[in-house]
Amino acid sequence: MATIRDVAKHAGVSVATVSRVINSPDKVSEETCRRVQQSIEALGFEPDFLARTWRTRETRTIAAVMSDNTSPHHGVTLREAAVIALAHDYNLFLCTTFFDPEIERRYLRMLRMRKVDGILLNNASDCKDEIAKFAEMQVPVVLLNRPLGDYGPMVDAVVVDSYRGSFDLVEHLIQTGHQRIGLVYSAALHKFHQHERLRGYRDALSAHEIPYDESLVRSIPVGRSFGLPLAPNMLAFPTRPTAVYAAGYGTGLAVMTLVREQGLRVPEDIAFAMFDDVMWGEFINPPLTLVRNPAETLGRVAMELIFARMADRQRPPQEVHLQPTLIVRRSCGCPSWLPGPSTPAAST
Amino acid sequence: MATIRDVAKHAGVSVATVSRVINSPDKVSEETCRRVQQSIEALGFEPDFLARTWRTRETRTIAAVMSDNTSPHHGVTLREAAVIALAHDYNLFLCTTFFDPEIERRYLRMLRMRKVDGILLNNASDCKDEIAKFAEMQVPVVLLNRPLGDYGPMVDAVVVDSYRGSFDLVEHLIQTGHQRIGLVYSAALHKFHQHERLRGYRDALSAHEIPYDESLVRSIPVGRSFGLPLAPNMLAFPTRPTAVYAAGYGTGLAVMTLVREQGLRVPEDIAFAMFDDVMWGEFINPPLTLVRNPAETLGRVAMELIFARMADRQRPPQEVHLQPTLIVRRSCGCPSWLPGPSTPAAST
DNA sequence: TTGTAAGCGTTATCAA
DNA sequence: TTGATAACGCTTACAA
Repeated sequence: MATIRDVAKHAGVSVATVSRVINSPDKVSEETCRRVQQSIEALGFEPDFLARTWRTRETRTIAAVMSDNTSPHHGVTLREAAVIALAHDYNLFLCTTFFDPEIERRYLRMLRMRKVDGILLNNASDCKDEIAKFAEMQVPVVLLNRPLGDYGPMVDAVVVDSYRGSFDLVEHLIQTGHQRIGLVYSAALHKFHQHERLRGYRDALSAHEIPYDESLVRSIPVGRSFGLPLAPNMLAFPTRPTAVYAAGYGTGLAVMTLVREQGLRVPEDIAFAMFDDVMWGEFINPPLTLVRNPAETLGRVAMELIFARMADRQRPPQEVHLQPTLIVRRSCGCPSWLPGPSTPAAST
Repeated sequence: MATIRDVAKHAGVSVATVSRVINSPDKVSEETCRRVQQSIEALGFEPDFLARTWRTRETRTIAAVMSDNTSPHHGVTLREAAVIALAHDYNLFLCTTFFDPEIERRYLRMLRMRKVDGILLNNASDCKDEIAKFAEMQVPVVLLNRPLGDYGPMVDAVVVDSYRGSFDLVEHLIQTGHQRIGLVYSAALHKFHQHERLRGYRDALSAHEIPYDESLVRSIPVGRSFGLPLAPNMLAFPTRPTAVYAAGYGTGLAVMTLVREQGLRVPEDIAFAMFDDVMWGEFINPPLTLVRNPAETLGRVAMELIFARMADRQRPPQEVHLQPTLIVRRSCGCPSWLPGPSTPAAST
């Protein structure tokens, strides 16, 4: 393989000039530039990426440290991140942590040694100190779907508006005619989103003057193997709600399983909706009403924050908020399909 | 940051000795080793990964070049690959190509310049020459779910047995009581698997003395946006089959949508089964009967092939075959639930 | 077992 | 605009 020295000799110039032709052609006379280009062609020279990386300390690599890469939502975010990376001629490390703080720390350590140029992080469980080190080294870190909190001055965040999504979904249920709406969530959901989704639920109820009934709200255990270890009476509310709202992907799967096992028809016996997008929601029967996380935008914006901070290391930390979208399909029934207490105004 | 020189000075030895302590401690006297270790501790020295990488030409990086990382099957394969990589202290590049040969070539070019230590490739569309270059540079390449073909001497492959999975699935349908079984596939499926799955279908039929009826086999267009651009009469077989077998993920989604849109009940009106695993298959109603691709094993074995070839560059190309598993759930009905011609032996 | 010293291929500084 | 040359931090013959 030809080196920059070979090219220099071939073109009759110094190595410095060749380097300039490659990195800042405007600082070289057109004449010389052309001649060097030709030599590069002639020798089939390709700059040694590793040598350059080492010299410049730029790895052109971003890492995505994700608790899970298989769930549809994360998969899409990752994909989009990789696309943006490619557009900038960067590559993306896939670091799946399985929610394990140990693995997370291990990865962060590797990434620090490897001097990655930026980090996407979706589950900063227990690693403020590691993150601080990156900040110190001026490496941009972006939190995915986690509020900024007190993560120091170098960190940005992009967060989906759980409150709004939850509010919209519950309001839709109410407008469809539901009054008794169960809420099921799990501890797997980040505290922040637990809180926000519950708040959205309560506010939607009270906006429609439906009293909040604590017995309709449940936290269930959802393990890594989604939906398996369920108490069969998980849906045994004192009085069965006409609709169940699952506050996340894991609980959604769990509730679906349970509903099926109890032989309940959706939406006739019980309406069902969930937070988080699943791409198969439209294929199954009945198609699922759900709140779509803007997963692509999440990935894209997060990467853009990385590059923005690379361009200006001094900019103040930013917390970008993304709006989820309510996707109405058929799993909740249609307005006034319900017997009993009807909606305020049944247009159509 | 401390360098190896600082450590050497601090410990009163040469840099070579420090290097040896790090890379081959057995070549250093215990006494010296301990002293150097202490200096390393004291100075908080961490070897410069980039310098080492450049010197040794070992990037400790594997790339996974995948047509798609969002489908459940690929997601799992990727996850498993990352796990194995981590166990070896390697990192994994995520390279999603969207089935675009242009992007694929672009990635392969980047990876060559970056000198990755190995490559997983699931859709070698049009890049024999690029792969040849890797082979030349002694970089292990493993084909995922593609037959070895004529990909040269450095390439290994791991392939799921499409024939067997198809045969088992169709035989199950027959044993459940079905005689008229539709097969739907799409051009998105690699030729090799198209052929193998059709062969499995035909052989299962003939093993049970059911004549092959060409009018029951259909190729449908499945775009990148799964299931959307469908002719509504896609299922309008001359005589409607009692069961439809979708030969892959994309067609599976398409068929499910169509069945729902036509108001057919599964399995009462039409039984349904598909090739390819979807993790939500067990959550929906009815739970899906399908052929599970051993996606984890695929990822694991592929990575092991990479490391095996790293250890012995001369070993002959290997094509590992993996067996898929038929997962029987409820979307095909139960033995002899069908009216009409019954199964040979209906043992409860 | 240890030390010396020659690279590895670039980029960047400084002088011309 | 160009050239000479000094880093960058490590590994590895080879010599002691």
